[in-house]
Amino acid sequence: MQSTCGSAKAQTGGGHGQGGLIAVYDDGGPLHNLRRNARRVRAGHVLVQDGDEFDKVIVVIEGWLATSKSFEDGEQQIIDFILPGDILDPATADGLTVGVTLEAVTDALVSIIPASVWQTMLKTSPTLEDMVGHLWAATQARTSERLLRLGKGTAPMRIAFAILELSLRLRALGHDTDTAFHLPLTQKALGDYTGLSSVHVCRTMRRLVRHGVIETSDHIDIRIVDLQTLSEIAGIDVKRLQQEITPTAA
Amino acid sequence: MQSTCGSAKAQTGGGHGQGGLIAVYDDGGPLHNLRRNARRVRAGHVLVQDGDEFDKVIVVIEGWLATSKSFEDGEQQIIDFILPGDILDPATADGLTVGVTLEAVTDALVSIIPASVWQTMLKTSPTLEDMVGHLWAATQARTSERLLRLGKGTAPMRIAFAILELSLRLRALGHDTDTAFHLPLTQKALGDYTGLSSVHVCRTMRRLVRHGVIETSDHIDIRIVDLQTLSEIAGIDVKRLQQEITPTAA
DNA sequence: CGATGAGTTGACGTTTGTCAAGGCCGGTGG
DNA sequence: CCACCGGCCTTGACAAACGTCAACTCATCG
Repeated sequence: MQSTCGSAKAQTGGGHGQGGLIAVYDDGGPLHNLRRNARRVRAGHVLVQDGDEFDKVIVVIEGWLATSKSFEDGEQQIIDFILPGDILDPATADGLTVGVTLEAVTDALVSIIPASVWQTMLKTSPTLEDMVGHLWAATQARTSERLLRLGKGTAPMRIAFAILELSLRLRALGHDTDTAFHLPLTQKALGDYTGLSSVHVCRTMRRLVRHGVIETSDHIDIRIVDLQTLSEIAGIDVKRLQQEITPTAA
Repeated sequence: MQSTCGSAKAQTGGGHGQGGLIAVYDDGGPLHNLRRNARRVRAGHVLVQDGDEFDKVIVVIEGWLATSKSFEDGEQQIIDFILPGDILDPATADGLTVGVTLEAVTDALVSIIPASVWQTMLKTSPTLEDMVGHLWAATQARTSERLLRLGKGTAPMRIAFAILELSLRLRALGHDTDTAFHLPLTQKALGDYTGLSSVHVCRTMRRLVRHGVIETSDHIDIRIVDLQTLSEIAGIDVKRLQQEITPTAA
């Protein structure tokens, strides 16, 4: 699937002024000239492989990226989705190599900034430093919630949480409506994100549909029908999650 | 268990000059006067609860802390262990509340720094900024490896990895020998860290012992007998893991 | 010496993964 | 236009991994 249509829906939308950090790109903020140096990548393209030498920082302008790690046998875990407005420094502690594979989930527009340049930008722009701090806190909070659910949560809980998390992140970008949105993901990808097999993702989502919690069309366009129940299954209060993971523009 | 003896073993050891960031505390670095303002906490003490308002940064000088999250039913996941030399900013994206519970695993010595003071320290000390960057990269790398194993790894793999990860972190602090070390953890806590029940942690560790991969005494003093096999079970090359997660002093 | 808490082990149930088969849909080439 | 193909979703049957419950041991501590 991954139709260009869906991607476009998820990618564009600057100018909503809805509060997403992406707005900074177009408002004369420290990243305002990012689009000029940006590079277009197509869905499926691998930007960096786990273990590669690489000392650059990635800023996503349009589209979805994903970081992942995998075992030799091919089992793969998606570490995080990197959405428009997100900034990724994939370096490990050695400062030379990266610890994740970075791949474009949809067609995307990214800016690739050498580490030295990035350092300079940071030290000359307190605004940018604040942005990075907020993004980092948001990432930490999201990762903690996800670790909890990967370690101790059931399949319905993991799926429900992923839906809520992604819907909140998309909404913060000013896309989609409150309850309906498009995920440019296969069920396999959703399983790689939640630590489940694609078969079990399917079963679990069908059950959520049968119970009237969500509705789906085209298999992966999701509409939240019963937000209250969904957040109970996910084990989180939606407002609280929003505070935790939505970077309030500084 | 958690004997004071064991705690002491894990806590002290400054002055080895082995390269751990903890050395900076005693070498006139930007944190050299940290001990003066430090606060002593006892094992089991909860410093902050998930959801609390709190805008301070924690620097660990001696002892182990742990960040965790839990569900209403009491199921708990340890997000990370915070060891001497580590710096923790538990804030979420809203900048006001924290997203994890922070608890002392052993008796510990910590410095609690108001966010505003911390910001000033950062902006006036490039050295400190570099340290934080390296620590952050190390944390990211460790978390990614752990997400992979929580999502797609078997119980033996999670346990083997936890043993390797913690042994490397301890070794970087200059404690313990290459292969033998003490973990101030119950099997329940190891389970909360690896996403397993305490019963299954026990079974899995006994199997590792029977197969001659590790040896244990006092149930939780661990000696690695067959490092090669252990790292194969964990699904990682030890040298690579060390590069990823050991912050090379800047 | 009883009480408590942690580790150990076995029996059993539940959740989830694996395998296999079928349906749907879009693309491709005759 | 149509036949074919490959991906993806869906569903059922079965197997494996892991959690739960319960009983026992052992060490520690009052």
